[in-house]
Amino acid sequence: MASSSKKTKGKQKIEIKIIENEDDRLISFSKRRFGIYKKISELSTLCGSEVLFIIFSPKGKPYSFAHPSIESVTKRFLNPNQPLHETTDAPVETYRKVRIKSLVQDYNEVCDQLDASKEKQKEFSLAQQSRGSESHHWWKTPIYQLNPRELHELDKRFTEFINLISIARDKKIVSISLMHAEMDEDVPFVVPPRYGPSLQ
Amino acid sequence: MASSSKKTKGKQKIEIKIIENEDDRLISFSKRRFGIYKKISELSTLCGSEVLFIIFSPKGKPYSFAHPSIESVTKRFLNPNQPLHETTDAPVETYRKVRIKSLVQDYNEVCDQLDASKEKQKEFSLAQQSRGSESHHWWKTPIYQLNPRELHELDKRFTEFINLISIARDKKIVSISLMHAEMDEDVPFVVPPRYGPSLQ
DNA sequence: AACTATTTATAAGA
DNA sequence: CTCTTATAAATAGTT
Repeated sequence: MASSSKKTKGKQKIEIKIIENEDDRLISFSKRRFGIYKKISELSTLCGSEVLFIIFSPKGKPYSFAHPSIESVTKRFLNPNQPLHETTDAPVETYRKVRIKSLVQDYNEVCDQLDASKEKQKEFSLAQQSRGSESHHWWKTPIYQLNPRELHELDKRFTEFINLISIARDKKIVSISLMHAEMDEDVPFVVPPRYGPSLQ
Repeated sequence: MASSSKKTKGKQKIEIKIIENEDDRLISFSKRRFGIYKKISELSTLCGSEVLFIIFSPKGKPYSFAHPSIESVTKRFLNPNQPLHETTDAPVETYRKVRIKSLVQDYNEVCDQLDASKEKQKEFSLAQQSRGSESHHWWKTPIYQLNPRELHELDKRFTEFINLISIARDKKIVSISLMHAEMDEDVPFVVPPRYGPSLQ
């Protein structure tokens, strides 16, 4: 029909820069986030790849998408030596567990000595005990109830954790501005030593 | 030209399931990974969102894409209370730092006592010292040179870290099989306590 | 690594 | 939010 003007302009080309209008921005965020979820899940299925995607909405709300799980991807990312099938290095794991156990015994002896000493010491272990003996969920403990060592550990480990990720993977990390540069470089990655396995 | 048969079949619809042929799978992985990087970077730019994307190739090689950095996204994900502009809770941070410092002093006194005790103790601190006094890069230390406490800490913290991520964000995590179900549910998220800030 | 013919994603509008 | 439509963008199969 010659007379019909088109119903809509259809999809129009847009410039890739911040969308100033807040409503438009939120709509775009939703649509595109969904599109990305779809693409990621397709790639994951097509290639059997593990994936993790985290994004914050313009309002700061976190969204994540993972397959098969955040734990799995995080663990593998931290520890590239982890075998695809968890059986092959079981002997090494066993050896390590045994070794760790004896080290822990030694350490406990030293702790006993510490326990046998004076004043300030008591204060110290008291604060420890007041938190209950179940030391799991330390992260639920108010920060002012953590002991100094724990405070330092907490900070150190966190900092080092994120450094570990970024340093060890340096060559693989792509910032948006470099997207078209080194992204596909085939750099054999630096292998950090393994984290200790779960101790029983 | 009437005679010309089409040069190619063009893009054909494919079923979303594992690509059996290894070469095809690797090619698809590359093409689609690039496409996803592009989509993610566009969304990040259009909406000013922080993002993190990690994927493993069919061969198990890790690739990541982050903006503005892995640290930033990880930190924000761990700590949703973190203000968008790092200034507002500076007083709280300062207070905490001061408090931590005094706690650390107390702790060091206890450590001095520990240092003043006997035998096994020496063995223990010797192993400590042999690693050099720069305790940064502990993760480069072979696991058998870590002290028992560190071993336990290492394991605990790692486990708890991944638990923290997955537990705290439970309602936001989408597995592929649920993609079309709860993905966009607007669940107010559980707020875990903050990690300690960087101590100097 | 390039090339198309198609499919797929999505901006704008209803 | 949901649905539609026209168009831009991504990509499967090929060279």
